[in-house]
Amino acid sequence: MDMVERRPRKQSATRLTAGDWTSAALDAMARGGLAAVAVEPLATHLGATKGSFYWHFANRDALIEAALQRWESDHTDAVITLVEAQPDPLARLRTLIAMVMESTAGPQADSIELAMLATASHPHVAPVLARVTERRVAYTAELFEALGLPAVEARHRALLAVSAYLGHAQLAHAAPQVVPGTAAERSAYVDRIIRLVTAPGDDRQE
Amino acid sequence: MDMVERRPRKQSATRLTAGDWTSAALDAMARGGLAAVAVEPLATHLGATKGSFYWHFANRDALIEAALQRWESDHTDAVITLVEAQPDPLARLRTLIAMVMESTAGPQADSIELAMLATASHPHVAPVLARVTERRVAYTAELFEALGLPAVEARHRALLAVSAYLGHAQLAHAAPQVVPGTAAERSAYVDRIIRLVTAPGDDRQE
DNA sequence: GGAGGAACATACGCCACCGTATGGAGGTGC
DNA sequence: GCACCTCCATACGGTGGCGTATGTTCCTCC
Repeated sequence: MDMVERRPRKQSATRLTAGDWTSAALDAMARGGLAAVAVEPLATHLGATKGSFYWHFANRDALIEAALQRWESDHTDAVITLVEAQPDPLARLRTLIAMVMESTAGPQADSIELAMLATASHPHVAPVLARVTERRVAYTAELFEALGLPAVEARHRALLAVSAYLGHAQLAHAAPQVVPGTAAERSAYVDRIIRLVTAPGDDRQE
Repeated sequence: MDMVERRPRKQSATRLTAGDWTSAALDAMARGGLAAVAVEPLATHLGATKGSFYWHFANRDALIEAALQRWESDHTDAVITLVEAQPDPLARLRTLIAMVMESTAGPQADSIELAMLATASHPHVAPVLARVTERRVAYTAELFEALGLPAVEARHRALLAVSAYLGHAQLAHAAPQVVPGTAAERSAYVDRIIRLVTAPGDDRQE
């Protein structure tokens, strides 16, 4: 609720850059979804007016595109590079699942991700989301393959894992009381999930 | 795209009921989300004017509440009663998972469900979604308990199963190309999921 | 230290939707 | 057949956001 302090220092920052607008757009998106990315409210929030905005951007759509693009690049690199630091595939998979699961918990969950999913049909959101999702599934499938699973099996488990993540994010958002609350419970739950999705390929008969 | 035929017969149906408006509201929600539940567009779609609407409802919020209430009651009963027809817990679980997974496929997926998730933060949507979600998790956990799993374990698997469903719905919506396309592939994928979530409780050491 | 452009503010018209006020059509009771 | 109530149409004012036009400030370069 704290107001954004305008003219904070002396010289710089009294003038805005296009990046300031996209940052504010992503903030607004985290709070109120894509609908909250509105020019005039953003201008008020930044202590400016529309005149500034329409200098940096052609229209609202251009701002949305810029924000989505930045989210995609920022977001994609972050997780994967972190996971790649792990030594072996199992540790990577474990790190990956634990990370993303934890990211959906707490008061400051990844709201932008939820906002993206909530607006998946939007013409500008759809391609971004499709690319990110496809990349996630492909990368997770690679990890399962590195564990020795055949391709089809690996892809199935990757789909399940990514679905579990997306679904868990929705669960934590829509019904927070049903998901494990304490860190210890979450840890046990994540362990259980990891064991289930990494269970050895069974040879049970149908 | 076919227009709604107004004044189709002779006497009745020239006048609308409150139910007609809630039906139209749910239709609109399936197409364009909660934002599409707008009075004037709905009136146009129904071949009427706002004058009619504001006779049956106090305001837009009242319509939304009525639509959500009807969705909750209609929706909750449908699935569970169908699943309860199965003889044993395993068959019920299998039927449940297969049903909901299939419901997210094809061109006519359950769009209302996605619209609900997309607007989970809305003050009227949140409680409805919380109730439905909690009920689903509790019921699924019951099925796992009936399979002989201890309570905590059953709840974890139920959470995973419901997450997988929600996530799969998002996946199919956001990145249709990554989910199994043909019925046969979907069937194999569902089989794989069922085997993973119903895998015998392991006793592997950490 | 003045010219010119970059970065803004101000003011305007426009559109979509909400909600209200009021009048009018159509059935119903008697 | 007329009063009456139900259901709806028409017309209006209000709000919030988009985009444009034009004035205004500040910075820069020479």
